[in-house]
Amino acid sequence: MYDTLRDRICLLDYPPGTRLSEVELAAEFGTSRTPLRRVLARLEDEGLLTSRHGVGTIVTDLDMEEMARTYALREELADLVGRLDPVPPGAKDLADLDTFLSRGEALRRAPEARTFARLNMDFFAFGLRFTANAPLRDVSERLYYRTARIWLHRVPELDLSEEIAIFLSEMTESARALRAGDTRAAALIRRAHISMCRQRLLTGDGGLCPPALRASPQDT
Amino acid sequence: MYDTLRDRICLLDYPPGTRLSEVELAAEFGTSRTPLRRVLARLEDEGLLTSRHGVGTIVTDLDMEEMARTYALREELADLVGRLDPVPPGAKDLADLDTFLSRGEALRRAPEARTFARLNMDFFAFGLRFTANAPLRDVSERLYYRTARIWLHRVPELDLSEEIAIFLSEMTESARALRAGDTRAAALIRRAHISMCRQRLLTGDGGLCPPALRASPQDT
DNA sequence: ACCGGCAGAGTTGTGCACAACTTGCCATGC
DNA sequence: GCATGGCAAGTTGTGCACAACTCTGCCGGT
Repeated sequence: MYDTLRDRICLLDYPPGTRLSEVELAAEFGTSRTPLRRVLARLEDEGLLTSRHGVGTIVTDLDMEEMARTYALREELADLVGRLDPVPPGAKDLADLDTFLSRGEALRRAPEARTFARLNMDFFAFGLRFTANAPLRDVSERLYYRTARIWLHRVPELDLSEEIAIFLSEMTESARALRAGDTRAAALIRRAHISMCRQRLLTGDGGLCPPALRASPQDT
Repeated sequence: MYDTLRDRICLLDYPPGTRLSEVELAAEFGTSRTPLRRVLARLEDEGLLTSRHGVGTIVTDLDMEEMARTYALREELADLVGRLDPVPPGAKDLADLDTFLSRGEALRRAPEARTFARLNMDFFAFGLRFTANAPLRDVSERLYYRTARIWLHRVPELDLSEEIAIFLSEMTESARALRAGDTRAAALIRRAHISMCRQRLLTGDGGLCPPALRASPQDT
């Protein structure tokens, strides 16, 4: 239930500003408002929702300044994943890596924003396997989902195929590092990509500029 | 309500293993179980409580392995406070600094574990003023309260006056750095003290060794 | 003497009804 | 025409009763 709602928010099924009805959601999940409200409260703590008495529970909109700071922090945390309590990849991890690469390849052939977002989320969770530091994992995940929406939000202004290509390249490089057992290198690769992602997504106007003026194909 | 309960847990008014009664607490706060349960749920998310159906809501005990990892992470976060979105100290900050120092001096003259713990908590919050990075502040605070109990828990085995002296020294050094406008240095000082604190609190037996065998005065 | 089971007390989890509150609309007066 | 007051619908917040569950202690059987 928590995961479902979080995904819906992060995949923009509920765009920022959407008003969620507690009774409707409770009915949908076949439960009463009470357990649902606990979930909503948690999502509120995580900064994805805000409820106001007498008004409704509303999906928060993306504060670009806050996003920039969150990205800066995520970048450092990605680094720490490689430095704090590293866990070398096991056989299952390497196998899963192949699955990720083939999912990425399929995505390249049939680009689709939502599928991309899902793959990105899964690959993020994958990357957290390589630290045994549970608090670090928790914090990283929390901050990831806080920023996850921004990508889908800006995708109309971006070149989807190029974004996918960049992501594929990140996965390929990560795979190389992990196959060599170098989790530190994998973390640095991720850090680099978070940094670049911040550059692409947050620089300039904060998304208010019309798509036509941004990221024309020949820029690359 | 949340702050009250969190403080009670962190100040060991509710030692690890204590079973909290929802109805009693609700009565004490003059409310019903419903709003109280939201608070308890949050404390559970933060890792200070765990509720089990039919059993009770129980204060978590201190997992030394997890504490060590949290300390490692806190150390890095303290560093980041100095590097991410630093805010130079203002006049009010410098004034508050004097208050902290005099509180510390009073504590040195009349050592008392609980007062020390309170001062420590307040000074921690003070240190977070010097970054404008809200997510970093949130995360740091969250992790701080997750580890805050350990100090009071081990205080019987430690030399209270010495701990206070060390803390006074930390505050004095921080004050020097902040008066010079060097928030980065202040952050490094804090980082150093978190590291030393980890050494003192977590090395060895995890608190199972009788006090007499530890920290004899002539060791220093 | 020991063991299994059963009942009761006590706890958290859930459902539901109502209170508190906001917002938009409409009628009314100017 | 416009401002204004109030009403109604809809929302979240709260209180309460009951369901679901766990543990303890007792009792009967073996």
